[in-house]
Amino acid sequence: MSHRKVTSLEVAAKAGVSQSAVSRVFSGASASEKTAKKVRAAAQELGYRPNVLARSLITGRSRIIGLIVAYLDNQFYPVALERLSHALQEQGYHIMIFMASARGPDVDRVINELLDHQVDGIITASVGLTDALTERCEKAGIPVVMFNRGQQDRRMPEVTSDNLSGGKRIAEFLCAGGHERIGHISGWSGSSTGQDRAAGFAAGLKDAGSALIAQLDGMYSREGAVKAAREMVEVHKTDALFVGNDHMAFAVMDTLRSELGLSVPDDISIVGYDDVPMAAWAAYDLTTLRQPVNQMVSATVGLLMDMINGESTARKIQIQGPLVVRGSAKIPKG
Amino acid sequence: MSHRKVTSLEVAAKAGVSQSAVSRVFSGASASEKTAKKVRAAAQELGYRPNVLARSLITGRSRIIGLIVAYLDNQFYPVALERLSHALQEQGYHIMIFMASARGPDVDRVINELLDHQVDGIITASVGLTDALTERCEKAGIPVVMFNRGQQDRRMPEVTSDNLSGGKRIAEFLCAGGHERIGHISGWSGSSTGQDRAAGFAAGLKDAGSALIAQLDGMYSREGAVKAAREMVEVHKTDALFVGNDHMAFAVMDTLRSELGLSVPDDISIVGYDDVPMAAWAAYDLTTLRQPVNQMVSATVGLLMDMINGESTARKIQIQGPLVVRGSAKIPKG
DNA sequence: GCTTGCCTTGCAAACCTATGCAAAAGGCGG
DNA sequence: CCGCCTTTTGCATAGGTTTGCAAGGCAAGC
Repeated sequence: MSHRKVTSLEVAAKAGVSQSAVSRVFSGASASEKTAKKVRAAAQELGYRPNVLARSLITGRSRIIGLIVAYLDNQFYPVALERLSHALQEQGYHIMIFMASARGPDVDRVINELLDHQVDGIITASVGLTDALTERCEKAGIPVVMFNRGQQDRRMPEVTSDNLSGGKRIAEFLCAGGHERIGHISGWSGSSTGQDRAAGFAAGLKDAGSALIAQLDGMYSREGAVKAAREMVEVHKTDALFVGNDHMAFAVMDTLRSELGLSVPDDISIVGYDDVPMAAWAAYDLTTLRQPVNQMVSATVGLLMDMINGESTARKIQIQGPLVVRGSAKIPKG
Repeated sequence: MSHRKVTSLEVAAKAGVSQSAVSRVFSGASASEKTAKKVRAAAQELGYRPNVLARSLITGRSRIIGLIVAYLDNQFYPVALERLSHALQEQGYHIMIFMASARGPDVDRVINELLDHQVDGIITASVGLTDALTERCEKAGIPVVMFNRGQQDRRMPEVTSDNLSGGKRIAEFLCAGGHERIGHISGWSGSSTGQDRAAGFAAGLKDAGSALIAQLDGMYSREGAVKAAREMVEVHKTDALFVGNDHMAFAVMDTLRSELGLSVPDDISIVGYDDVPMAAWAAYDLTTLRQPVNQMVSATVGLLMDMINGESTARKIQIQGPLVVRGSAKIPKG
């Protein structure tokens, strides 16, 4: 005995006006206060709410944003997701979520489904798009913003932190801390963030008159980071490590402490990147470069809205974040 | 110059058949192989894909599931979200995500938006619904499944772990470990999970001839857990704590170790609940009762599908999980 | 060859709303 | 009271698909 759907036609009948009048009241078009009142009363009584599907079909806008995300293990992404959802909700948009492994055929299928659902825009988080896919989205007229991940050649809109500067400042900090054998466990070297942080770090070391002892790819995964940590200590005898993100830094600290019996920061200094909430927890107390999630989210949503409204062209946005000094790395004097 | 949308009508024209033939081919209705071939060829050439909005409008099924979730700080939920998304994707459904603070007016607004979007089903994770809301969903004919949270009075469908048994087994484990002053930092006492785990724990202690020294409400939050941990140690001198979920257990361990200078498990044993991935990390190495996420997700999706297809009535599902023994609590001999 | 029955196909209505257009209503000065 | 201009209102169409119905095609049975 499910309540049949109430349509605008029934409301119109009850209010003694035409269906278009009802539509106009609910879509915010011009209507006299008198009719608006009658309509609202009738709608209230019948429990009417406009059918979003029908509306979307005719306006061509679904007010849905597709979010493609690769994994949620790294706490940075759940946090970002939460913020994105709230920010978009405020603009009257909703998130349809798609999990896709970063590479492989997943993304292809996902893009199809996104297009099927007539999403008004797409946000990719930690996922790369091939040129073929970006082209399809462009052709379909759907704006795409890449969150926390860039693309090599094409000038796709993206929002990241200032990874170059961040890497550089971490290098300065570690040099000032008096470390002499500095290594870098990088993020996936196929990603722009991983590359930029590494490049900034290397440049920073050079400027400070130091040099990189070793660099290993941690692939943004725990396993990759653990393996790299072992090699850094056993083979390269490093006394400081910049780890490409906090998620890997935790794995590195776990390995150093409980497997290799080292003390952080007495035996070896660790610096991460992201400043996820967990970095502040006592067990890790991680010195790290903060990615300002709130600002990045605001920028992403703002950019996407502009693109949807045709007010802006694609562009790249980089946001500076502070180095958050905690207890996992030696602190320079002064 | 956005590519105009390709409709079934154009495909029909190109294939030399009627529009309904095209529809039938793509909706899996009966059609001769000959026409199907022609249609698929034409569709391929034009890049046609059925418009999901129009389809949903007429069939009355959107193939969208609304997911309401309160917070993603607790790693249990991102993991569950990831699994849910995959499981539903396999069934041809998609997740529209809604963040809502567990209580308050948020949930009310969210339900409105869910109904507006004609979702085929709703999953709530760690969020309670008032009776008024469940009634509205029922009236609209939309099935709701509560994930990892029950409701007091009404017999709403829900999927949880066996919290009573879980609490009980933890009690047995701690008693067998020879602890004498056992406390419980519970989950939010307004939640069924919090209540059940506490009740099971108390019952288990009683059976073992022991008794609860103290019980404090940790509200499922870090701050609540930290405050409770202090009181447990300073006022109640406990030598073992069952903490209502892993998320709080981490906060408790941080506080005990770095603020109160205690050693875990030498000075005090800690047992959590959930077995989130982080529990296995060396920094915590938490003994905890596993909630079998995969099974819970399968059950949730299965139940929801049954309800959508009208094949099943509402019911409650409880799934047993094992106690995962690690290093945060004294291990009984033998 | 004709009837019977099944599978395929096209026609047209339906789903529910937004919106261009023209008609009606309302306001105002002369 | 009338003409003019602005605002409001109703009519009818569009948006892209699914689906009931009836007609057509085809093979089998007599």
